[in-house]
Amino acid sequence: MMVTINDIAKEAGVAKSTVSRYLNNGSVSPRTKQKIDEIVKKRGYKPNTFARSLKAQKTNMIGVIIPRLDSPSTNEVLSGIDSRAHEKGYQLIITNANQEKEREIEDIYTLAKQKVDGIIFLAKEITAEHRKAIWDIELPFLVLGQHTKDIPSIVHDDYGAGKKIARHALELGHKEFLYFTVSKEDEAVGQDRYNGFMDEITKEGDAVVHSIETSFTMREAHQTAMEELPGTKASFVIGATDTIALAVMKAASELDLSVPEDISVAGYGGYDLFSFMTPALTTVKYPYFGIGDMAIDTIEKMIVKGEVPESQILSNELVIKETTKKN
Amino acid sequence: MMVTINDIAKEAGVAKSTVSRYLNNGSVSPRTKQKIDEIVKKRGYKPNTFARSLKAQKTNMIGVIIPRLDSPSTNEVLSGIDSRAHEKGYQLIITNANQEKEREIEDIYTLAKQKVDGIIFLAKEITAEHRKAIWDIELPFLVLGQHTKDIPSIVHDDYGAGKKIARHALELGHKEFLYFTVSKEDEAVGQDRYNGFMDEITKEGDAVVHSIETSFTMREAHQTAMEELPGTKASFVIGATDTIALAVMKAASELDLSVPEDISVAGYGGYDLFSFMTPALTTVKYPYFGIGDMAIDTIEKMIVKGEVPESQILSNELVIKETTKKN
DNA sequence: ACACATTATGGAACCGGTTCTATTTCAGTA
DNA sequence: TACTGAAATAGAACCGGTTCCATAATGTGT
Repeated sequence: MMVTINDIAKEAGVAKSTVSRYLNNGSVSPRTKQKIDEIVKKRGYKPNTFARSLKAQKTNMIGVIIPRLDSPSTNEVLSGIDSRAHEKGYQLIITNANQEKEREIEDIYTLAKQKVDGIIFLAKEITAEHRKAIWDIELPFLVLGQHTKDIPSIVHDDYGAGKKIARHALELGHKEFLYFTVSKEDEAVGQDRYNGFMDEITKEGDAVVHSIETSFTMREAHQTAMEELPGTKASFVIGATDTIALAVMKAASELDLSVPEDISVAGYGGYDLFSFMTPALTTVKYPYFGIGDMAIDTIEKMIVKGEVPESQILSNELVIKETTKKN
Repeated sequence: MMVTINDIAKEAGVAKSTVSRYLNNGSVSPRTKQKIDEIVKKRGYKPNTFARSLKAQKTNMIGVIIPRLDSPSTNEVLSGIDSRAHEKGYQLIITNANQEKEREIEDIYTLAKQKVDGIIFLAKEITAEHRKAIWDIELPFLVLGQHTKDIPSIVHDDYGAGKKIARHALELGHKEFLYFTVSKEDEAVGQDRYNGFMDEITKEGDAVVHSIETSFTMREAHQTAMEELPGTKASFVIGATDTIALAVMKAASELDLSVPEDISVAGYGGYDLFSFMTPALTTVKYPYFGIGDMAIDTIEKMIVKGEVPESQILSNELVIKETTKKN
């Protein structure tokens, strides 16, 4: 059935070690080389990556664990990871944990058994169980998006992003705010962004902030917004992600509030996918694609040099569009 | 370093074949079983999936080739594939061909060398080179989204979708149309949808359709729309995908055309992600998630039973929202 | 207690490659 | 022509498992 190195060797009348040498770069005489060449072409021989990896103890595969597939930020990061991985000759095994912690843990072990060379984890939260798994597998492991003590990570400047939005809002003269946040379990999104915002906003003595927790999904965020918007006196609404901000805008439209005339809206993310929406959303743009690139470069260093890099922080920028205006 | 079956066997004082039998389900006496049990737990032994697959000639991995990561439809399909694959104990290797034909071909071979059990291909186009690769690798291969002679596929009823939009537009009394299509190379999106639309629309003798080709990306579609919309007399615009329709809406807004008052807009897709946009887009909703489920079920049959299934067609439904109104 | 069927176990071969070592081949040099 | 060193090759061992086969240890019925 499948043609193996033995078949080639037999047909060429040489030892399989010679064929192996031919395949790699060892010394083979021009004559044998040519002979093997022909046979390999004729039979369409492709070495079995599995058998090869077994001996090499290296698969050239990088495992990526993502929390969900239907998120624009995840997709942009993934695109970045993918394009750089391809450049460098790594194959990606992407596993979707579907926002379930158990599956994340399970996936860490599965990827380890699969003998990936390293794992990149787009994290929501790092619990003690995560730490145990990461420790257990003894593999290069890189966390994206959440700062984690003792584990290499690449994070966004979420705190700074919060401050930027606050500053912008204050400059526009707003005094009362409605902040849709997410669970504090997600430190980056649920705490850092919020804290940055609050620390900056309270510099202005008379600012009032109402905050309410919702979820990452548009559906739930929309529902929360439908409940909260009617009673609010806030003139400026912040969504902890662009997706949430979008859900707020949808709700506003259904409630006959126009954005930004009646109410300003801002978010965090700056996804390409949403950049064509009307009206265009004021947001803090994160370098999602770039974080992917950096992730591959970093994990590669960990794999080949065994380096344990410091945690890296990426900056972001405020992008003022059409959903915010003077109060 | 990594603990192997030999280490366990030695420590337990048994042959490695016994440990192997213990791991699988062979007959092992209660006493040995318990002894091995302890040691496995203590040492945190995890069998090497690679070595296992080498003998078993089966990896429990399914390769998925996608054209791009930043597309809502791709992501919904992928979510469906992923959730079903997980249920059935398959691991996914997802490779992103980044819309390049060469990478698609390359990925087919790479996945084959990786010894995946089967490949699911989210296709844009199937060329002769694709066919050769698919033929070469001799693996269960399933095409999604494009009908292909002699290769098992699951496709959408794109022709029917086109007809549905046409019928809806006619019922609203529209006479003049602007259709943003894509390259004919993509048969499903570029031809079938369009043909369905045309066949239905021309039943009304006096309908006029202007069609123009653009690309799948929002950016390019937006630019095309900015060029085409100003001069048009059409009262109804169709985008070959929801993404294109969205770009059209963006352009309309920038040109001070209001939707649907000045112009109606419709698309194809019905992505969850866009369902919260304002105004909500009239579209044909495709069962993207379901196609993923079906894909795994089908490829599994191909893998375990060696069946070669017939091409399957999925139906879709018109969802009338806010972007279309009477003329 | 004895023949006979089961179950448990060890050893070896195998999966498809890579790599180490020993041997052969072939030049180049004295 | 004989000698030496480098290049080419064959053969065996190995990677970490599974599986087949033969043997050993149990258990059953009479």
